[in-house]
Amino acid sequence: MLFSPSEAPELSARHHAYSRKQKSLGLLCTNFLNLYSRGATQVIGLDEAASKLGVERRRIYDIVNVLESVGVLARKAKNQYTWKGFDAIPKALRDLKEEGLRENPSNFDNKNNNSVKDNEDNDEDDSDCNPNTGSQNDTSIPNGILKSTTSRFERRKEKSLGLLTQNFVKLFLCANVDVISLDDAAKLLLGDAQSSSVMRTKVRRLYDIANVLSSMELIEKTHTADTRKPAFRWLGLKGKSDQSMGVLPLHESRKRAFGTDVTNICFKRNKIESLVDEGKCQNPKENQIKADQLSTSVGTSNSDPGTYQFGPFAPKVYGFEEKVSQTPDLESLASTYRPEYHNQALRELFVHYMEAWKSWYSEVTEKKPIQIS
DNA sequence: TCGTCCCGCCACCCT
DNA sequence: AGGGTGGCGGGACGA
Repeated sequence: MLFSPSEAPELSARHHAYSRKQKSLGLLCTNFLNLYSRGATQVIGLDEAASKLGVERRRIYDIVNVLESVGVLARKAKNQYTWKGFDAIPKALRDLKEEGLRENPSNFDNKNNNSVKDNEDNDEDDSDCNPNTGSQNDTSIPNGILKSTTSRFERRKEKSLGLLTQNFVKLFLCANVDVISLDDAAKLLLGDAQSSSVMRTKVRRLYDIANVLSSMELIEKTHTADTRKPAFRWLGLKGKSDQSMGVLPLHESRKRAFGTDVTNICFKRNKIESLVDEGKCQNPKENQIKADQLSTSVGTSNSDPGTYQFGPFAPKVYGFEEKVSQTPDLESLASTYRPEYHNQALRELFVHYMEAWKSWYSEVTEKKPIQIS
């Protein structure tokens, strides 16, 4: 039985411990990547992922659509995705760039090009011509930002989160810009909105995409220098000689707090009573510090321009010496900032990270593994 | 106040 | 017909 919030009084009462930060798409993506970047799982079931992460299936769709767009995942079958890993991102980005340049080489030179028109300006005509019955995986459908299509299916696909993600990435890859304002991105990707409400909806999708890409550190949210308007900065490969494109899913965009629980169950808005141990999901600031420090000391890149290492403990040779020398005492840091998880799954996850970290550290420093009690 | 974005309804599409 | 998928926008949260 379904209730609208207004119809379900028991649902409208704010759960006093609820924090939307704990439920953010970026954090969820971080947890998702942490869960599956361990290498053991090749096939990811959506139900399983939703269950493990303690979220609704719908949220998993948001994430996998974006991740699929940058090559991390590939759809295998209904309800199933194949984990391609972070190594697949560079190739996906190259393909996107080639595709973008091939499709509209000139339009990327001018962000305000008027030829960038909104295909949905005439959306309401509800024309029913040529219903497309092709597969949802039909990648042959042009991804062009500027392509004009008419069928209902194509217009639907045109607005899909996955395609929007690809086009968003193309903006950076093909237009040689580091920072693009939220407004410009929305207009370029989705066309000039006819009304503020339409634009608002469009911007929401950009936030969704940006949160996932931010959690992979492909982009970061920032502001334009002049107007201080919200903007996105491309971090990906650019200016890093491909080497520091590593991602630390362990920590999120600076704004977000490090997830304290691999699941988000305890903060289910409106619907879940206060759990026995509320403390286990609290104190995000403290955890933010921990995660930042951890990530700073771990580093994120790889010296081999041809390969990319992602994930929380990706080997980083680039600038490694400096990093190590700047890090006073990794052993004490690790012990000092060792999170105390109450969640068994998260505890195991953390143990895994510690093992990976010890292994990596000993490898790159040619030391014996660190003894972390 | 306004930027941000969670949440879930429900239309669409596939099997 | 039923279930999977995901567009969409209301409205809550946080700065």
